[in-house]
Amino acid sequence: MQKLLENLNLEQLAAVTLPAQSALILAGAGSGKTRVLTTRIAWLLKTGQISTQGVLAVTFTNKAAREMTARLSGMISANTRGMWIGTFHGLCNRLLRAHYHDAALPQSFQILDSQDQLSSIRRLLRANNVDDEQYPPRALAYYINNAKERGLRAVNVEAFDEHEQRMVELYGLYEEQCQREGVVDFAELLLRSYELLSRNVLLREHYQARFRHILVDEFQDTNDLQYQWLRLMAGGGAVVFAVGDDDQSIYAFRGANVGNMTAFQRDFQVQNLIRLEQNYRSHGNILEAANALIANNSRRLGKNLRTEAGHGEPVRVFEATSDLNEAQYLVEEAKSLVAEGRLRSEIAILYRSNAQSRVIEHALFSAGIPYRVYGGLRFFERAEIKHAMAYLQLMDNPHNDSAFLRVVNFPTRGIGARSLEQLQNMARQHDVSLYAAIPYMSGKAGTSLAAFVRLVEGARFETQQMSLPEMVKMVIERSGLIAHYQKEKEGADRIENLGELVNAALAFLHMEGIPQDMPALYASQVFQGTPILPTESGVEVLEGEPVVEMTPLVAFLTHASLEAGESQAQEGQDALQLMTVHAAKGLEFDAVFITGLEEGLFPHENSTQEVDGLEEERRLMYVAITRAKQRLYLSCSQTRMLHGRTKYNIQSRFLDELPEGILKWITPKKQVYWSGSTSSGASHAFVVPAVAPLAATRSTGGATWRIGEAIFHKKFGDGVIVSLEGEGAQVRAHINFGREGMKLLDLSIAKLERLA
DNA sequence: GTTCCACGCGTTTTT
DNA sequence: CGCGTGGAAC
Repeated sequence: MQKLLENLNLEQLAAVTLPAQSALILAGAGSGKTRVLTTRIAWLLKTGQISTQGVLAVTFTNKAAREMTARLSGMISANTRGMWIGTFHGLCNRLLRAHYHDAALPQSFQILDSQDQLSSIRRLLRANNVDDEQYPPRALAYYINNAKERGLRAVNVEAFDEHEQRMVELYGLYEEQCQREGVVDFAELLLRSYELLSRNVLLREHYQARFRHILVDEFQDTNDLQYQWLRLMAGGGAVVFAVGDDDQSIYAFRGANVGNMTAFQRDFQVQNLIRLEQNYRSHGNILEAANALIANNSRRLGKNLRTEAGHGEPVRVFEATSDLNEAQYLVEEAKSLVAEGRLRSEIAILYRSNAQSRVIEHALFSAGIPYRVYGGLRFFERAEIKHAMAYLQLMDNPHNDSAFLRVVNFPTRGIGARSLEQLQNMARQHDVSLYAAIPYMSGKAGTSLAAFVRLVEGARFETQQMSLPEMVKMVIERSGLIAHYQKEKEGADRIENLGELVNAALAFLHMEGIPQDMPALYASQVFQGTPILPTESGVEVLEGEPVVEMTPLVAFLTHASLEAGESQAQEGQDALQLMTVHAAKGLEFDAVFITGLEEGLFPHENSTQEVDGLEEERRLMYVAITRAKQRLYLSCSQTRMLHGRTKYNIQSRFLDELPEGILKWITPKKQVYWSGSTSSGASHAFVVPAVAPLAATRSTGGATWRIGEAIFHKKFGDGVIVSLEGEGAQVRAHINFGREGMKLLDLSIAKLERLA
């Protein structure tokens, strides 16, 4: 016990050893959040306050769940497998698998990822002759997910106009389609298990009695449905230990509701609020920057990070003349950091949006510096992998219409759109799956479809005794996928990925502790993440919880949907880390570059229109800053190519919000030409590029304008002329309108007033 | 059924 | 500017 608790600071110790009452832990960046969470569980177990069966720990990412499990096994001797540790979606999946019957789902229901959901919706719209201009699939998906996250079924949604009424109808049809096909989307996992527990008293009471301690990571990211799910699960008087940081809430745009933190304090009568403010990650100047920045946000729960690490180096600020120039600076700086002996993997280049990475990648590539870009397509999201997985889905259940449609003509086998249209009519007519409707088909379409049936049945027969990796190998060959990509010019990577899928299957068995030679179609008592047969004394099943029988194949399919896998990138090599700020959350690096610190980009222009959008952007910047351990670089650029146009941006307000004393300007700090305040009261400064053009003048319509001159425009307000171009009637000026941004105005049209 | 070009669109995205 | 989608032509 002594060993378990040693080296915890007082705040952490207090959190770990809190009495059995619900608590909220405000854990600042780098304050040892995961450590507190895992030590808390270990402490509860070691003090005998709970058995492994009584623990429910929820995270948002698989990675976090894995890390928690791994750390916990290092702390306790008991098997972590008895505990329910996982993501919201993973745990809900587990509930639904165990109680599929009560949840009105087929035993081997399949999970749609966002891509699958979208194609499912597209198919629905086509089948119902809906104009997808008027009802874009993406918008409908958003609408449906949003409704589900508010706990609303189609029958419960209130439509405010005709258009929405139609959306609701389509939502209803989508529900029917999913139910018919035995598939659930991500939001459905949550909602369905919520409904399962709220309707089924016995089940609810069973789980409420079982889980006496519920621990939640990244609580600020919970959405409304997840919060209600927690309330339901904890309804029997469980102790909820919620860890989160309102300052790091950056997923409001996806439905995360920081308000859940205050709601939690109210609903659970939280007496214990502990702040973890001791930071073990960053040097003082970096923390000071973070603290000063976030202080500009209102409605915070309040928190100030401190460190014992000393001030460290100043925060370096660089103003580039162009995005290219910015990228070159990054390259040079990164080079010298590596020359100093730093690992490339300890250097991160962060940006607000993915579009910014291209210039940087190009510069790094030219300089021959290894780098790795995070984000983009992940392994199980790749088209060739999706195709292979669809064939595997058909091995489990050929009546899966979406899997069927995905590969019935891929590789092409002469089954075109009109054949499928006929088939769909036939299926509707006989109320059966597409696969089952094939025997009703005649003519040429019937022949080629029958050939497909023979392919599927043949593969199913042959793979009957095969292990999962053998089955995967067999399917990617027999389906013709390999041959197809061999014919393609750029198919080599895809073939390589398909080969990688065989390895992924092998690795999966290993991870789950499933014997490598167990037939893929053998219904074993394994459960994803947690076999229910871990002890020597035999199968360990709590009363009221059925043994989940699942084939290795279905377990693998589930795994692929719930965990998209790492992004494909060259492994093994020490490489610079490139990612969006969102993707960097939870990570840390010796040196961090935050790029593109310009108004319109970071904060992003779209965010300023959303309620509290600016505050979310600021939290995003806060997250970015607090990733850095020793060295932090901030950069912005005067010009930037965006969508094929050159944009003239002004420096981000976030730069202004940092204390001057901790900054070191690599380029001269901008000269402030004029400052004042807008009608809204926000004070700001007008600035011109550090490399100020000469006091050039241009005349038009009898007036002469000078660079640097302060002017007033009826629509944009006060501004400063930054550059002038053209002659006579063609004179145009770049004018910095402060918060309104940089505008290019034609001076023969725009009416400017001269300010004294 | 396949291929090619024109057009449009371009924040972030744990599951 | 560069990509992915979708329509029209081979």
